Amino acid sequence: MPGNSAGVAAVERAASLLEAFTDRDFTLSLGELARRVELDKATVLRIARSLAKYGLLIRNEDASWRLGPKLMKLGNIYQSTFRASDIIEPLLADLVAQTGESAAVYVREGQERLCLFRHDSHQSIRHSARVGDTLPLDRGAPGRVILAYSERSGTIYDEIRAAGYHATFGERDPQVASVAVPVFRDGRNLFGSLALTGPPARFTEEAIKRNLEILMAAARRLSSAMGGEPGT
Amino acid sequence: MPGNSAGVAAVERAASLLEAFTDRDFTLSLGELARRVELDKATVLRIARSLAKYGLLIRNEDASWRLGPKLMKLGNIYQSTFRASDIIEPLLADLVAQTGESAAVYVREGQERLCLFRHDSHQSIRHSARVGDTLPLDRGAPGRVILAYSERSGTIYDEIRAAGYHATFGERDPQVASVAVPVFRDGRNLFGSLALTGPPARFTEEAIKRNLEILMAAARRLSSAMGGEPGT
DNA sequence: AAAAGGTGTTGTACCTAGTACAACATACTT
DNA sequence: AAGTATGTTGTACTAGGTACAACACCTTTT
Repeated sequence: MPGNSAGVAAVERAASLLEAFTDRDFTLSLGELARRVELDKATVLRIARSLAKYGLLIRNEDASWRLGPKLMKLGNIYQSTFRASDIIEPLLADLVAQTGESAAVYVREGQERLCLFRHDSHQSIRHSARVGDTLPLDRGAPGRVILAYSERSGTIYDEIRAAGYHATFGERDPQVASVAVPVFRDGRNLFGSLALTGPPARFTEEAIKRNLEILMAAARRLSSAMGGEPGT
Repeated sequence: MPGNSAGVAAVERAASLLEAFTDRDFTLSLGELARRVELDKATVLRIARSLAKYGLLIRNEDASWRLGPKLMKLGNIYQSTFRASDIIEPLLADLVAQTGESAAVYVREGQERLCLFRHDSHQSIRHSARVGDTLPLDRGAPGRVILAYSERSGTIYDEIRAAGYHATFGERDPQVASVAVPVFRDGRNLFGSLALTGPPARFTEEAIKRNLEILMAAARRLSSAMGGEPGT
């Protein structure tokens, strides 16, 4: 299993065990788990026991497995890597209060974008993405904004940079429209994108115009708080 | 390393690697990492590479390591185990809006309590606990309430059950006061505790009395939403 | 009621594959 | 230029992880 440079196969097997769980299948039996990762039941059992010992997995009464609380703790520490939660969380709350739409911060993580923070509006029935979710870079306004400011190719991206924002209507998810603007840190380095999302019906040209000013003001505040040049 | 029943040592080593990271030391060099887990540098390197392959660890430009985004995703799935975020999050927001204090939900996880959800008030400068943090069961109102409804021993706990709530003033953390009430699911089974926290100065007898009604109303709503008997 | 399928679990033997050690390549200090 | 950090690769040894088969315990089937 160790791919290019040497790794530890057992560890990778354990990781794939964790990956077997999803929002829908958050509790799996040993057999099902073994089937999904294509390993022997006995092997899975022993790995799972070790994971459980460290709180990464938990066993419920009926002997089936689910992810453990330690993952929440670790995920949280990951978030604190960005040392920005103290600034971002109240800022998102403000944005929601002012615009009535849900607000989120996305950062690039490899060839995807990660929803790092999120604050839902009261009206939001259907979340587009939850904190921790990864979505494509080339679909949806928050992703396209990130691409526009990290790679130079493509006329669409030139236009986004010229405008300083981007809006999409159901591009990634037909039920979601979004407006996004870039956030910078340490000068002119892209940190990620700040976005408002909601049902396309509410995203009229007029509404976007009104909310865009609020969004951009928030982005400027956030950028300068992180040592970035706000950008025009 | 495999403790009582057979496990996989390499997996446990990998888990301890993840545990080496904290809020403060969220980025560690290979050497530092090896020192902390008391393993050879080469061993740590290989394990870390495998973890990185699955997004559980990430390497930054200067070759040091930090926790990976996959942990956020997994932590999120763990949360969804409780299938209650859709109800709880807006409920906490409401509580904060009505009381002006921070609100949180704790559940029991072994011999500790886990902060499962949290919503900070605008006034809160200092968070007492963040989502994913584990705190002692026998310190602080949310913990004591959980104990009162899951174990019967101790006169303090009898009193808490009689009152239906509990308040503490800097018991766990000198700078934090809290009021907590139980939440039930599926009849009369304890789900966890719902709490308001803030600086002791603001938690006057009068303020508690006022906020307690709001808190209990929220707990009743939450309990019945989860199929629990609200309790008087 | 016995048989057939479904769980999870343990023991064992083979041999992979993970580990520790030492050697090496860089990069800063002094 | 010697000294002390860092991360990295190669190698030899054997610890330890794996697959298989056997087992115990359930339900459901016939």
